[in-house]
Amino acid sequence: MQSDQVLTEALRARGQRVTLPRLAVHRFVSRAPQHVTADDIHEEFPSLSFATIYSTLDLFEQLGLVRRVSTLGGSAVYDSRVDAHDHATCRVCGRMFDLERDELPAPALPRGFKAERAQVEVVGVCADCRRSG
Amino acid sequence: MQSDQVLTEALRARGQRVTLPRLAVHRFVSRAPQHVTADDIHEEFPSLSFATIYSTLDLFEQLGLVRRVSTLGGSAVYDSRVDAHDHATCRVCGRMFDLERDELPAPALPRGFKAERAQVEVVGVCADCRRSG
DNA sequence: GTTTTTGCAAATGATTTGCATGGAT
DNA sequence: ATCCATGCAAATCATTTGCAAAAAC
Repeated sequence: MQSDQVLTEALRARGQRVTLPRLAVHRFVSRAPQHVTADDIHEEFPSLSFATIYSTLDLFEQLGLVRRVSTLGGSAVYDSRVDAHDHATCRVCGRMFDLERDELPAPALPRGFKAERAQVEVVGVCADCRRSG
Repeated sequence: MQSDQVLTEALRARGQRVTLPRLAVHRFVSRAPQHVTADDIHEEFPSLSFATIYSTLDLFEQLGLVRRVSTLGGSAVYDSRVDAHDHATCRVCGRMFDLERDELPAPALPRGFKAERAQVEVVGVCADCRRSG
């Protein structure tokens, strides 16, 4: 599997070990559902402890393999898309949609403030929930 | 005090009671430090229980008197500015700066998605922390 | 064989809830 | 007098930590 290669090299480059939990979590986040919580991972691999899941996600974030995205106070959500893009979250069903970013959102920052990351967060109701609600 | 009036009327209009905790919390959030946590309130009024503080802030949010702003996973922050504006948070000292919004950030939303609120969140390092760090 | 990772269980921090009492109308 | 709001304590949820055992190198 190709994603295994990516992970293996990233870990080796930092002298860290390639373990089964790390491979499993990486495959899971690299694949399908783009916005993944610690709980999603635990449902997929019940034998993994939350301690391991969290430390693995934390490590992946440092390696630049996933990005933790804000969720207005719920549980943390990890995104395997690490490029600049934003999110719209449905208030009703909780689904999170990717928003492509045409131009960087660059409001005037305080003098001397060095921006490291920025994200636009939109909350509303998705098409499905408007229909059925 | 003028802010008492605002609160009193908002509560009466919904048949809810004007109480000392509500007046105290409202004065506190209406005044000085613009970004307030439940803990800030508890330090100011140690006799108020957290249960009351949280339910009061929740009520105020429904009344449109405060807005809960995202904090990328920390504790909740309440803002007495309820108009459209954004925030830049310093990763080092945690201070939160208001950003004025010139134009609405309006990335293309999924078809049928009805946006209710949007906010731009910028994380970085403020001028002071760059100097002393 | 040495060092890193893992799992477990307990700890933590933030917030919520149930319920009896106190307070506002 | 009635019903809502408060305080207390316990519960919950998400996440972190300490430490001994297991796995990777």
